[in-house]
Amino acid sequence: MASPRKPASGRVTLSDVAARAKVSSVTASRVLRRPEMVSADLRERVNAAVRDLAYVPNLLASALASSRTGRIGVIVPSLTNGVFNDYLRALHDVFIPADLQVLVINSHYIPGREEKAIVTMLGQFPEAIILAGIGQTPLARRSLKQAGIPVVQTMEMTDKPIDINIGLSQRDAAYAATRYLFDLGHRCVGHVAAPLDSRSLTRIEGYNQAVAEFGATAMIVAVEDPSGVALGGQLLTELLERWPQVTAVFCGNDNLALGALFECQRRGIRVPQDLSIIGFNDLDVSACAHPSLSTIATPRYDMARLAGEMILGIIRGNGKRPKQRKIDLGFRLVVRQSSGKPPALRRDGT
Amino acid sequence: MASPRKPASGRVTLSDVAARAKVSSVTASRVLRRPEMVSADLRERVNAAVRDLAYVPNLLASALASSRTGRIGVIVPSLTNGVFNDYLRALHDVFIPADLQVLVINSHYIPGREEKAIVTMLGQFPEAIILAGIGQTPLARRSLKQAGIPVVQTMEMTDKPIDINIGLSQRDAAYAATRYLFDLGHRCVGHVAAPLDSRSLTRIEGYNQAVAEFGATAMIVAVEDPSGVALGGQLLTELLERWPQVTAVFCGNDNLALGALFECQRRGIRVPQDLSIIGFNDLDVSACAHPSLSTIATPRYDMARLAGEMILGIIRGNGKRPKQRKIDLGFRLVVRQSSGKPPALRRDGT
DNA sequence: TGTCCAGATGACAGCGCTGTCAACGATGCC
DNA sequence: GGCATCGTTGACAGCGCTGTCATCTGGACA
Repeated sequence: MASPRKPASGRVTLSDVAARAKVSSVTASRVLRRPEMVSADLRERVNAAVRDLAYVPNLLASALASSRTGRIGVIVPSLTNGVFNDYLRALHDVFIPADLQVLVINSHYIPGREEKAIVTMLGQFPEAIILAGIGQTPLARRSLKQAGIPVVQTMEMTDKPIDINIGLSQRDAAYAATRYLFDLGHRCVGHVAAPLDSRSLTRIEGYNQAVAEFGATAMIVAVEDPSGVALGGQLLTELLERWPQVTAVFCGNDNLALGALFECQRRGIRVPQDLSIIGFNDLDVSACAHPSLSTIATPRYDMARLAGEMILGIIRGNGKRPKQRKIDLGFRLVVRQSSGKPPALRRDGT
Repeated sequence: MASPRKPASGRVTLSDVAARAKVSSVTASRVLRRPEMVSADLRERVNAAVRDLAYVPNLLASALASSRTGRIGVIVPSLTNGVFNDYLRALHDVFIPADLQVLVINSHYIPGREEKAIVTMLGQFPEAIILAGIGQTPLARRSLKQAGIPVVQTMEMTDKPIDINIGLSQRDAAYAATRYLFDLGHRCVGHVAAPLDSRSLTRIEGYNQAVAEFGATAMIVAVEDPSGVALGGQLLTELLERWPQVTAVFCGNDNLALGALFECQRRGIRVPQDLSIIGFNDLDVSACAHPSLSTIATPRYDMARLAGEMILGIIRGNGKRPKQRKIDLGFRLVVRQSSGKPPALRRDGT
């Protein structure tokens, strides 16, 4: 006969299993978590009860009692950017084999949304948090520090990391891209950027630095809107309207660059003969576009993998942080077909 | 003076907040959940304490106590497909204002991975689950039914929905795309597809149906690999090697179509004069490519929004399901520049 | 002035599970 | 045969929060 007790939630609980197996609920719990501690006899009885009742453990209760959730929190500003493709793949590659669940929240590049996302995430008690960027609000920083879990800031470098910082200098990378165009002989180098998140702004700084060094004029079109291929075309149009003398464009990301390329094709502007284009990130599509897009390759996969491995090390090592808490993974200038000398320096008339 | 009690987890709890605000923890809880029940005076004191202590609510405990997790589980086969961009955006648009958290798991188009994802998701006690596709395993179907929560299958239509089904006929849409090409006068219409998930296979059926109707030969290149722009170029190359007579290609998705377009540009094949291309989904990029890509527009945003709204209705309505449990949202043929008559039927020699 | 009521607040008891430690019997040793 | 020891098992007490009910306050009303 079933126990007269009415289960509050209607769901099968561990004590239902224990009752059916005629053991204590502690023993039932142990069969599920550390079966080697229980005798074969009881183990089999409990397992049978689990099967009979189709018991599903309540992870909420388990996490609350053990204060171990087995979750890694990841907050990214976009899921569809392409950049975060490799990034999330790397995190899965590291954490899934380690039996940790990856929880992703998308902050949509909306200022303030990240703070909310961080609070929500912390409420889930993840065992570590991985963030894109370094522009967290003071309150978010404090909450993160207070949580006492490993926190990794990625994608950018900062002098005051919350905990651990693995990234690259967006400023240096943008400087390198812009300088490369000047070195080719261009004197009127434009820049298009969107959205205006912290990384984008830092890239603008890098662009400005190169422009200043070459005594040139900054020609920037930047909007808050989320980036996209269509936007790339619009921004290029605007750039050419304001500064028709432009012979090269540094696009804040590869999607914008692709959109700019399409716009050129539409207008009969030859790339790179009439206009050089360089993107940023080196997405899949950049290599196979026609002409293929020059760009800055960023180590997204390695960055995320390293972040994951460091977190694993900390969790396994009882919370001890590594000495090296700030790692710059650098970037790589990838020269393809979309960039070349400015028209004035071409001899072959192409 | 801090209380002598050592918090077990080291984390700020609701009772810490309550102590600081000199109220009971119940009142503190109410300030956060139903502030209108608390006087303005106490409310302000509690809010101040929350700020001062950077309190982060423990959602685990909250969910355990209230048996409401406030979570909606979403399982998608890809985050980077572009298709799921609008899809997830719609879900966020619906659920975030309703104060429900959207939990996304990516099954990576890997067979069997979805089942695992479903089980993991159910262990989190979501209040509803939204799935992409209808190809769930028998075990997954059983677990989903047992959970007793709203389950919405999207993207495809099925005769035996687990619970609710909102989608479109992939078969009809693929048939329409292929038939459109035949109607233009093409007789050798190829098809490239990847990866070979359930939707892709259904689209192949639709393609085959149109091919059979026109008494033509099926010319298909399909691979298991995840879709991508680069892959589109490879598949087109393979298609043209095996069937050089092809004058039109139906690509299983817009990324493949874009890759095919680039490959044509690389080889000097004029689109659409020498080869017509039609894609599937109508991603952002398709409209601004040059030439712009003809495609099938799928109602991804509306589909997800409707799914979300129905779930909200069910949750709010005490679990009562609507009468209409199967909704076909249809599709739209979008004709742009990448498709036209076959070379043989062109008079202007273009 | 006394009574009643409504709103505001607090005390208490769990939600389902796990960490801890005590209790138990069986074994091995002297 | 008595004692220490080990491997098993169970009782208990929370984890941090919320539902429920009891309590309290200040006014409105008679």
